[in-house]
Amino acid sequence: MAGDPLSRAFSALADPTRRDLVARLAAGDATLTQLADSYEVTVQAVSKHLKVLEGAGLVSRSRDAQRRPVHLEAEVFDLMTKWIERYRRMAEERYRRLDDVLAAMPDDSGAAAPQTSKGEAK
Amino acid sequence: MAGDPLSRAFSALADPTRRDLVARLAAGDATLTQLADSYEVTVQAVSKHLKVLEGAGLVSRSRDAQRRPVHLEAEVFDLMTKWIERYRRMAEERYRRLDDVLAAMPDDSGAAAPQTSKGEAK
DNA sequence: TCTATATTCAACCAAATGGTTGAATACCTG
DNA sequence: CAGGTATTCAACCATTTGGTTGAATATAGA
Repeated sequence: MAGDPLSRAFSALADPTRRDLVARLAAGDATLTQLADSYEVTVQAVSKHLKVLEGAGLVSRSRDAQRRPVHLEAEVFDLMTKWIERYRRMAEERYRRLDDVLAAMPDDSGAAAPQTSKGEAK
Repeated sequence: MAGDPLSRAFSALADPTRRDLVARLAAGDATLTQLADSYEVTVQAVSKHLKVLEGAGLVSRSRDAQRRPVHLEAEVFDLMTKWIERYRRMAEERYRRLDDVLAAMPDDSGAAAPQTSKGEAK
C-alpha cells in the first residue's frame, strides 16, 4: 500500500465495496462487525478494505473496549475534489472555446522538447 | 478492464502517470508519441495507459491520418465530483454537529439487520 | 477464571496491473 | 513500390490486489 496521497485515495475508492463502506459511514460511525454483515465477504476481507480506506486517510478509527469504531474523514475527499475539479474545468473550458486544433501542433521533426509537462501541479 | 463507471474512473486516476497524462491533456490535445516522450516508459506502456483512460471515458480519440489525437472529456470528471462531494459534505456536516456518538448504537445482540445499506446511492 | 465477542495476523491463491520486447498494421511521401 | 512514422497486437513477467481459511490477541462479563 504505497504511493502518494492522491494515488492512495483514488485507488481506495476504485473498489465498489469500499465506496459502499464510505456511503454507509456517511450515515454514522460503525464497527467492523456491524459493517461486515452488510456484505457477503468475510469479516477479514472487510477489515482489509477498512485498512485501505484508513491508509488513504478517508476514515479514522477510535477505540471503545474491544471495538474500533470507524469514522469518515472529510479532508482527503476535499483534496480529490480539488484535483478533479481543476481538470474538469479546463476540459470544459476548452470544449467551449474549441481551440483544441491549435494546441495539437503539426509535429516538428522530433527535436525541440514538446513542453515537457510533468508535475502533478502541486 | 471491467466494473461500473465510477470504479473505472477512480481506478484510472489511481495511477500517477495517468493523472499526469490528464494534466498534460488539459493544456491541449496530443498524440501518443507526443505524450510518450515525456515519460521514461515505452510508447506501448503509454498506449496502455491511454486505453485505460479511454475505457473510463476520461479521454476520447479522433483520427488524423496515422495519428490518433487524444482529447480530454469533462463528463466523467463531473460524475466523480458529484459522488465525492456528496460524502465529503456529509462527513463535514457530521463533524460540525458531533452527533456521531448517537449514530453508533450500543449493539443489540446480533439480530435485527443493522440497516442493510448497499447501493451506490444512484 | 472461563467464555463469548471483536479484531487482527499469517499464509496462501487466482486474477488483475504495469511494465517489457518483438512483430504487425496503417498511412503518408519520395 | 520502398521507407519512415504512428499505433496497435501478442506474449510474457513480476507485483499487487481482493479474497479465502485458520490461528492469535484483547476485552467484557458471568
